[in-house]
Amino acid sequence: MPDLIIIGRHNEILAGLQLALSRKGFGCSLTAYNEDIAEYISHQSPDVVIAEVDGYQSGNISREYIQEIKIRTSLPIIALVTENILEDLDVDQNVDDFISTPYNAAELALRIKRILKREVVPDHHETISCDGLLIDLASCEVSVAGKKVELTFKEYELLKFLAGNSGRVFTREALLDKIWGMDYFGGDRTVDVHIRRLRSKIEKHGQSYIETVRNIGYRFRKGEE
Amino acid sequence: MPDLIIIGRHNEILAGLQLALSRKGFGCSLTAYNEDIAEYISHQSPDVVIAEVDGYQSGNISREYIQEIKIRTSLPIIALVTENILEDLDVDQNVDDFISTPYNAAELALRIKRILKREVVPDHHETISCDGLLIDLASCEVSVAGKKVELTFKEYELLKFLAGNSGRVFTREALLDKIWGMDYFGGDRTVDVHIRRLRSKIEKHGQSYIETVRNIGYRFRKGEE
DNA sequence: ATCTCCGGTTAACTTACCGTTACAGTTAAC
DNA sequence: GTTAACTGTAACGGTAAGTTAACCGGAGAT
Repeated sequence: MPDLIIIGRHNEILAGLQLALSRKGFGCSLTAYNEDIAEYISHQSPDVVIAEVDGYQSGNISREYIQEIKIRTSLPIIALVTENILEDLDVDQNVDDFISTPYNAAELALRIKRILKREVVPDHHETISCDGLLIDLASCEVSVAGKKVELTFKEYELLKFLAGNSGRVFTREALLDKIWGMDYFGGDRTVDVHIRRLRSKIEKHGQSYIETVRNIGYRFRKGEE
Repeated sequence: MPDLIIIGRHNEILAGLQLALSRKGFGCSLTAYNEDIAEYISHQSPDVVIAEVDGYQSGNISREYIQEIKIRTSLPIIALVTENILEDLDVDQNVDDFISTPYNAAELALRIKRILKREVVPDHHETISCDGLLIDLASCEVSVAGKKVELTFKEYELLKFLAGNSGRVFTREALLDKIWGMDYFGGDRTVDVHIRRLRSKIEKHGQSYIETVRNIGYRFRKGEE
């Protein structure tokens, strides 16, 4: 059964969730936010993170922590939110799913199961590799045919996402949402240009990793490890 | 703004949802289950289907209807469920998301937005296949007898639509509406030409997938997976 | 302050897809 | 058998979509 970490403050409610989920067979630990939370989680390496989100006004630190957790661990995150902050949630691309108060353990359990079914990026793996291309998720380094390639942040994020979902086509809009963030507004061509820069760095050897799908978007070629 | 169709029986509650969603700017219609529901939906072509699911015991017809809707339309489906049937939902691949009673319009609106922002294709039901022809909806790739076939965008759209509605005949006009868009005005022969190009790519082996129905239009042959 | 490099925009260039047209082939009607 | 209507095929040109190069503002480093 999957392992979970619940993060938050309202301990009596969260303890209830923890108990209910444990009874359903999940390995389930409970902890509070702190500065080393991302480090702690990546060390525990659970399958899903359940995070209480208090709000998005200033003073609520949970959102920044969640962003840090997402970037560091790439784990699926389910947010626990109160009804009144539902509106703000749609700009947070780091949250994969959510439930709102009053928290229903059966619903949460179901959402955990469903999210694990659809996640593609293997979280526990430290590397993604394909035909000579190697992405080291721990060190954020990329090499082609054993030779290290220097990528910028955006290039790396783009490559990591595409390679982590290889074979799947993504529209430019979807990529803008996923990598630039839902709150980004700008032209589609930005994606093209970044794809080009990325290609020029990793496809020097006649190899083609990223394929253009006309009228739709881009796709990482599905190949052998 | 996106268009929705809400399907179900408890009209006073659903009407409330409809009103709330309309106020938020969604184009939102409400209808009851009936035998032609899949046909009706594919004709309306909304962006998301909201479907009340009464349960999974025998006698509850909604599940079969939902399966039919999914297969016929490939649209994202959000289920409205009562708490007591949450357990049964995790085996239903046709449902992309859900909310449980009491239905909260703000939450539903948020889930609609999020589902539309996800990947190009809904997560499940990722392939259409028939007699050696395989259409991968996630990668937008088509293969015949295991061999990959390169299709253009229009060819792919045409094949996806016909194969997704196999057995049913479409007039050229209907195809122009569905694939080219309602605002397209042009000759019928355009369809013929695209059908020809499509056939020349997928019917190399004496196989015939697309049938001509004289005086009416075209139909994808209904066959075994 | 100056320099460097990343990220986003713009515009020109290139490619291949799409829609049209014309004509040949095929089926149905009388 | 002849004719009319419908469908299949081939070729062509315009154009929309993608690629590429160059530019510019801003953040960070020295």
